[in-house]
Amino acid sequence: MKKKVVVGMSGGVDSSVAACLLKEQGYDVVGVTMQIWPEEPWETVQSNGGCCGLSAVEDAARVADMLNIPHYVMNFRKEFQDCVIDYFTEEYLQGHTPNPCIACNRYVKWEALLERSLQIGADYIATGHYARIARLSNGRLAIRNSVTAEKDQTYALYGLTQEQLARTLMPVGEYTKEEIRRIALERGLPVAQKPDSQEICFVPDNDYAGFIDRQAQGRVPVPGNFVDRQGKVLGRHKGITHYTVGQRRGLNLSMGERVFVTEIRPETNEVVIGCGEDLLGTEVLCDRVNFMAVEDLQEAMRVRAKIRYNHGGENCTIEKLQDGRVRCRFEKPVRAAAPGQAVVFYLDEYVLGGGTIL
RNA sequence: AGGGCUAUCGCCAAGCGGUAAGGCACAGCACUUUGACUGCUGCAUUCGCUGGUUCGAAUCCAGCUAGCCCUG
Repeated sequence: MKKKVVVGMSGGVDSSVAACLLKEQGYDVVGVTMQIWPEEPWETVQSNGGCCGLSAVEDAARVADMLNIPHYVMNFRKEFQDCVIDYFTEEYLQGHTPNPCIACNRYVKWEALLERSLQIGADYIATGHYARIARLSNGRLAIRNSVTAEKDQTYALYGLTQEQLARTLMPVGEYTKEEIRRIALERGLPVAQKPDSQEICFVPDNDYAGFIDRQAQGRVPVPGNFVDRQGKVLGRHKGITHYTVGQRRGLNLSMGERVFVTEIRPETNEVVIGCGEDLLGTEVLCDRVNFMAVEDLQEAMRVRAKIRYNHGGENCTIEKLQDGRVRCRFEKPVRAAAPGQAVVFYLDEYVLGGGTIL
């Protein structure tokens, strides 16, 4: 009996090739496109399509048709609103810098999609992520780096549980981006030339603050002061949701040298400004930790950690504190660790785990 | 209303008779499958105003205007 796998098809080249590869590997493949928008008034912006745009549905359907596999559209609007959009908005209102892709993976793809896929009799779900899943010698499952470092997406997948990993296939992780495009071309997939998505899929115009204003309903952030470390007022800001730790551009502050946001204080509605060096730090605390390659962190461990999606990674020692938080002591200072972003731990090419920066 | 000083891009600031440096800010682009960061490009035909000297003035002179300081 062939194993049944639901492939989350975004309409992009990666997930299309994922479906194609699994089909060729003999799986019973079902294509599913997740509908995540409350409304779809965004026709104009779909063309350059985020990972979940609307052209998504049509493109995915065409690919599924060509592969001769069934294609369904499943409605995940509620889950997406609750777990991604609301989370995103709430985090910004609190002065944090969320990573919606991680939330989307964790709650929408690997909870909602997986659950519904199992309900329709699937054995696995699959995605077009550039990552692999490996069984370690200790019996655990862990995310493993894609064969190509350049497109690595392991950072956004640290939150998956053992149960979820056991039900997941990531065929694209065995290839480079170039190979994936070549496969798409060879198989004649209509999305072979589709540009890579970028930016957050639900904020296609990239105007985060404007998006949050629309979502915040009555809690729209108000202007406040830019201050330096000593508390001296340097100017007025547009509302804390316009800023993120490490940001330089858009401050409209002419200090004679480049200055950056070093801290956001929602309680006083202040945005703290400092020089580049003020952004450096060797210690990061995180909570909401998930371990993957190990069941738990018993003693201090030396790992490589990334504090943002495209961070090269830095060596650090991680240690679990009494309250469950994890302290990371970096061997070299890291720049602009932003609360709300994830810190992800790696052992060699495997994801050990990760957490949310405090 | 006596004396002195200063007026160059949104901010800071070079320039000292030979035809407007630079930094910050800002804009656009690139990079980026989260936010940032980073990189590249652009950004005063004009130097408070009006005259004058000079082949030639932001640079010298005069007057005016504005601001700052000191003294009544």
